[in-house]
Amino acid sequence: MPATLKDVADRANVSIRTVSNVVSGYAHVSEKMRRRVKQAVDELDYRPNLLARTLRTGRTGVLALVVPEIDVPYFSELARDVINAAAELGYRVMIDQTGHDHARERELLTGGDRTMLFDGILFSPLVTRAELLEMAPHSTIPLVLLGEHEFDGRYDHVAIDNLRAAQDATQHLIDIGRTRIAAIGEQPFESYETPHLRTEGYLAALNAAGIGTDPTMMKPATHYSRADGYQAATELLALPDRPDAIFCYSDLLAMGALRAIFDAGLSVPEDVAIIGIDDIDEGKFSRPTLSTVSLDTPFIAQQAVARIVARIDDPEVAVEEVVAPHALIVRESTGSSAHSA
Amino acid sequence: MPATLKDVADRANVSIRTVSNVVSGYAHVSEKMRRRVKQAVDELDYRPNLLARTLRTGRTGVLALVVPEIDVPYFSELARDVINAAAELGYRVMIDQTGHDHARERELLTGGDRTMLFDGILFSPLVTRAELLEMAPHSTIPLVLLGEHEFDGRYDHVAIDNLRAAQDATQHLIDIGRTRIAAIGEQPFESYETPHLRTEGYLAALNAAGIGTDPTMMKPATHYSRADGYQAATELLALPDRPDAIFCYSDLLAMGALRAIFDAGLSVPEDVAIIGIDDIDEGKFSRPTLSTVSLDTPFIAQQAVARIVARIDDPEVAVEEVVAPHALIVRESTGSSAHSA
DNA sequence: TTGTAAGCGTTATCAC
DNA sequence: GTGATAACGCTTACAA
Repeated sequence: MPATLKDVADRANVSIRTVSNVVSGYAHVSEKMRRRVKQAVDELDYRPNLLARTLRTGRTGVLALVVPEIDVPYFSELARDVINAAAELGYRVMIDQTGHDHARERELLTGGDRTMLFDGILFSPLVTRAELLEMAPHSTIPLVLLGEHEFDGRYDHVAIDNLRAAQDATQHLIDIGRTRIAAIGEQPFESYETPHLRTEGYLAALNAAGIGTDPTMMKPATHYSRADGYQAATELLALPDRPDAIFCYSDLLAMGALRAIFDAGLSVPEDVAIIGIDDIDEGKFSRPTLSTVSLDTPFIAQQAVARIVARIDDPEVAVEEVVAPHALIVRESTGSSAHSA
Repeated sequence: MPATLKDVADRANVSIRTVSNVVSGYAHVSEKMRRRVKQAVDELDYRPNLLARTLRTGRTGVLALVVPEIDVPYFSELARDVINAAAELGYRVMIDQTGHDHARERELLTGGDRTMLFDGILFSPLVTRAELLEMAPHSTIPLVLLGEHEFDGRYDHVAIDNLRAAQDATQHLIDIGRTRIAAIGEQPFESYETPHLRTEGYLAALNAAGIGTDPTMMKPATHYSRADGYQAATELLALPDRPDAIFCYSDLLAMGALRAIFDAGLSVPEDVAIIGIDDIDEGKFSRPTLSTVSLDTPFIAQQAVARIVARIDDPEVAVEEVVAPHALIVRESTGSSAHSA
């Protein structure tokens, strides 16, 4: 049975209060007392009970990270950075997967507030902004939206400029001389914002270049998996007038597309150029290596954790929007031939 | 301010005890009472404070999953399955990364017991068995070892038969006629067990086939990353008598090796056959697709969670070793030419 | 079947 | 500077 404050107090012949002060590194404690208490602490191998402390202070020191799927490389790399950034500030991270389930997203948000197993939520949602607003009144726990979402005005928010990122990617395909540029990742029947913004950027680039847009060149993808990318690319290649470039809304979709093009007996980038978004490690070693838009996840994670901790410390702190930088990374899949890691 | 049990009790004009009974779904409560309480609960939107409940019962409903790096596909896929399996049994999962840091592993294990932020630890360690034994006396919290470790006898343990898996992989390379079979992943200066067991299996297969072993054909890898695999394979290809097959101790190493062979102007599997272990999704779409040994992570996760929950419910339950099945998956990198997902 | 009250191990508010 | 002591919100003997 672990020793308690009282045990230590009895042993050192002081009051509980004094022990607590010493343990919590509190202000004014005489050196003599401190030493006496320290010794008792060591002898009993006392460790404070975080639960009791939490019940008293209302702080758990735990952050929740909510993502659709932790095994998607973008999210696992983000989780890695979030856990590290949180540790830096003395927090631990609990991970929940929503599995593309709106109901579960809502439950985590609305149910989570009272249970208080964590001090704040870092939420990488699929849910639309309207739904977030709707559930807002129930939620009082500090919340930071993270990833790629339109700024809402009611929540802290860390993201890249999605429209611009998509535009940059598409523009790069235009710059290397492609004219029949397809896109994979639109989700017409869902109200997610990220895909819509990326579609906007894609269309904007095409329009600015005077290239006509063609609805048949835009393939939806439900889960942004390799399999989805493979499937969509295969359909695109079967088109009478097949594309000479594909912009994928995520690197994972691009990995599937890469393989589909190979299986169709075509070459990347000669026949079809490919670009993605995320800059996952996998794309640095694929054949060919993948051109992409890099997202700076360490920065996103660090900013998000900093924001949530600030809000935990002061719930009234002003809501902020952090726009993370993005950068075009050109690799073999759009023309460069050297292997660059 | 969230409503408490007392608030509900006052409102419904009953005692705290009765409210608690209703909320906890306790045995005998009259229908009238139940209804009266339910209504008050709804009106005040009461949700039990898990922290207080925890302080009282000593259960947090949280499991810790400790892995070296969450962004390594094997671990993120494992995490996905663990989170799902845990949710099934009413537990949530907190994830910690040790980052290959022995000191941090030890701290998590020894420091974790008294802090009680979780009910049990699922530990996928790098640390050697000896070190685990050494820290054992300090640790009283339920612990399940998970992944690929030698059975210890003091801890529950879920893993594949590593020696056998490595042997099967190597045997497959022998079966397709390869004779100069290299290995990537040994860690001679560390006391990790998984690599050693895999080396044993590798050597056993070679010996059984009457193929001589050659120390220069065994390349170490410190982090099992794509970059490590790339580096090691590059060195192997520079050997005067280069290998015609490479057994990689993880799929991620294999992905790096695949690229290295391509960059060296050689072909897989014609010049060099490649096989890994883990069966990560990436290997189903790579060029070529990757032959591997599949590990059944859902099974491992489900068994591990079941074991830890059993031990939480009864600390005296007998220690068990669960050997998860593994299966050879043959894809293009060792000869098959069709794309199989 | 329901009410009363005693903790769980801290922190924080008083006094001294 | 230190010592009692009251919460924090809940579960659970023990009574009624």
